[in-house]
Amino acid sequence: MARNKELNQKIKDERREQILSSALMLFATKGLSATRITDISAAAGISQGLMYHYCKSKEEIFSELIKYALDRMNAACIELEKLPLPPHQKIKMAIEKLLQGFDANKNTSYYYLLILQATVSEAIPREAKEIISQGSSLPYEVIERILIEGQKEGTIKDYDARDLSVVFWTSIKGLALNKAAFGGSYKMPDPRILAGIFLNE
Amino acid sequence: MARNKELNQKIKDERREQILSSALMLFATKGLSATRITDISAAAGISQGLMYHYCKSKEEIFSELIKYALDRMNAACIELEKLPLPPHQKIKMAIEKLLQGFDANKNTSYYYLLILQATVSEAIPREAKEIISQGSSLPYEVIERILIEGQKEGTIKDYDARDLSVVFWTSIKGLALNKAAFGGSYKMPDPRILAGIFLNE
DNA sequence: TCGTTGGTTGAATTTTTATTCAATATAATT
DNA sequence: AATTATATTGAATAAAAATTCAACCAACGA
Repeated sequence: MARNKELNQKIKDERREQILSSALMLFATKGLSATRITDISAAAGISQGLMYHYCKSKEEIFSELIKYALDRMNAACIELEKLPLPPHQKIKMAIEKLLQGFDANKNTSYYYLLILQATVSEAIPREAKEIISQGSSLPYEVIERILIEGQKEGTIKDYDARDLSVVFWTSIKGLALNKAAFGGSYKMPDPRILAGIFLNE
Repeated sequence: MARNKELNQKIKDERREQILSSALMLFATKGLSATRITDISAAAGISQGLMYHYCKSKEEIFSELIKYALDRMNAACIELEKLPLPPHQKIKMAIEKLLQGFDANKNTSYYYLLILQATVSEAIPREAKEIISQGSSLPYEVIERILIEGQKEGTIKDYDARDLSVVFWTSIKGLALNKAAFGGSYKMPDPRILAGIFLNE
């Protein structure tokens, strides 16, 4: 026998974590295509050869990051919908939490950039495209449902709910972009500005 | 002598136009790095060798497109500011014109995508970065000034004008992204939704 | 201490992409 | 028709990036 299984597993998990974390930052700031395999290995502090011990290609890493980002986003949306709050409070809280998230953690806006790339670009692996085309509609649907409920109660403005949901997410994504582009020097706007798009009074 | 100068110039202009137009579409949908020189030549219907007769590199084309996009955007903003209209009407009109523009012409959203790439990505040529860092603040400033004027008149909501201007442009850019991603199947939301972010009543 | 397992490296190779260039096509001028 | 300047091509070459692999190292058990 050699090393015990646990240590090996620990090493593997650590390396994979380093690789994914470095790749996230690089994919978000340079794009998938411009990120070289050696960029990732250098950022992760390992040799290029070792990259192939841990993953098939950068495309595989990209797909894994996309899947993770969508899963977290969808889970958060499901949680939001379940909360025992009136619809207009859910919207207010969602906006506040999202903006706080961007300020608190760079990775949050990086994940949004990844999803944006995967949505817009035709130069991403088929697998990532499929993950996106299956898993990216839930957030729109959840917000739309909450808005419709609020409209019934009269607390949400009476525009087409689908339009409102699109404006909700496009505004959020736009802010994520700003955060990723200008980083520390950019502070999020007052969340009440966004809330005012949806709320009556 | 051979061919007359005019015809040669006309051929040159035509080719350059074909190249720029193909490159715009490809850069927007695939990104600068994932777009090969042969992708551009194929889309433009010429051989790869001829590309080098008309441009030094794809980076040069990218920079030229960025410069053109910024110039047009800045010119439109200056025109807007000059219009003999009250501030809140200028905001309303700007939103309507921008959304109509996205629906009317694919290239419009492509140009926004290019500017987005140049702003966010670190994998673009230094020249393009410089063009962007110099020329991309005017739209924010113009909208901010119009909003401040409107606030004095009481027609614009009383949030921080800088924040409002950022929300204005992030929302617009988000919608451009949607248009580029979903193309024909996506219709712009009611412009009054966006106008309501800024206007009192 | 030695042997074994599996992590790790970096140079060698293959593949992809960019770039050059000698040869050819075109059309106006003489 | 011959001349000439320039547009155009595609194969040859160069450069960059991805991928493989033989050799090496580190930790553990015997």
